[in-house]
Amino acid sequence: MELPQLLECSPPLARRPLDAEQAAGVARVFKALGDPVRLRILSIVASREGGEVCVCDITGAFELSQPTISHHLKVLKEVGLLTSERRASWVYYRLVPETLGELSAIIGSPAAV
Amino acid sequence: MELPQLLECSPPLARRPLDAEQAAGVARVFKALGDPVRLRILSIVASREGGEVCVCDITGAFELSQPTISHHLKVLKEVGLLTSERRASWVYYRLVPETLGELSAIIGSPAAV
DNA sequence: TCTGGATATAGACAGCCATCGATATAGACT
DNA sequence: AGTCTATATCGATGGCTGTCTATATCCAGA
Repeated sequence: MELPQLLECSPPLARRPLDAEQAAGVARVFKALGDPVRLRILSIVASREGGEVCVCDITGAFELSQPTISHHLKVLKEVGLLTSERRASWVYYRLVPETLGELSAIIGSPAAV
Repeated sequence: MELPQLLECSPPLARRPLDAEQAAGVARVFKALGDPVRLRILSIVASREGGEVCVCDITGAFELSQPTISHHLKVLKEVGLLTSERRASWVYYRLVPETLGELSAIIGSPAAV
């Protein structure tokens, strides 16, 4: 059972070279984003009014098996991009905006653009 | 021979669900960032005064073979995160800040944080 | 307590990928 | 031309990963 651990607080890429440990932590999250299906899932959750999406809504949006979607949701949850809550028969996923915010801080120092 | 193509202009994740094509384009770049070695390479280039790094400097920072580093540089170049220029015997890599900026825009709409 | 729907887990498999050693290419200097 | 250094490419390989089917688990309602 993994808590949705946040990123270690890493400096922006342009600040100084990441050490191996920092890089490993940040890479875990980017790796999770490096799949088109997971990106679409994330955008479905992020763009939903109310911030909450039932798994069934996600499954319905893809031509993939239910276990495959469940697998991708697990990956996104493990790196702290999503959380889930069960209510009655359904499980609802919501975004963890802090994690996306930290990623943004790491890649996007304003001075770099 | 691939030009260092930029991302298609995709909306922020929280704006509306990405379609399959947009997701595929964005995922390519995140996938490139989803490796600790490539992240460290990128941060070495991004944090260097003058913005330019010789391949030999990068190779020296890792305990990996020279072909492996060359492979990672190629991946970063193919997704438009780095460019390279040969001068005399050496090849220098530099950051393409626009690509990082676009990524930041996609994941980090200010309203999402 | 049984049944049915929603979601997660287990196990298998094919394709991808990070890494290596060997080799090729490019440029500088004799 | 020949040699040395710097970088890229090739081919192989072990491990990882996205997908599936089958099955388990959880919950609601009869």
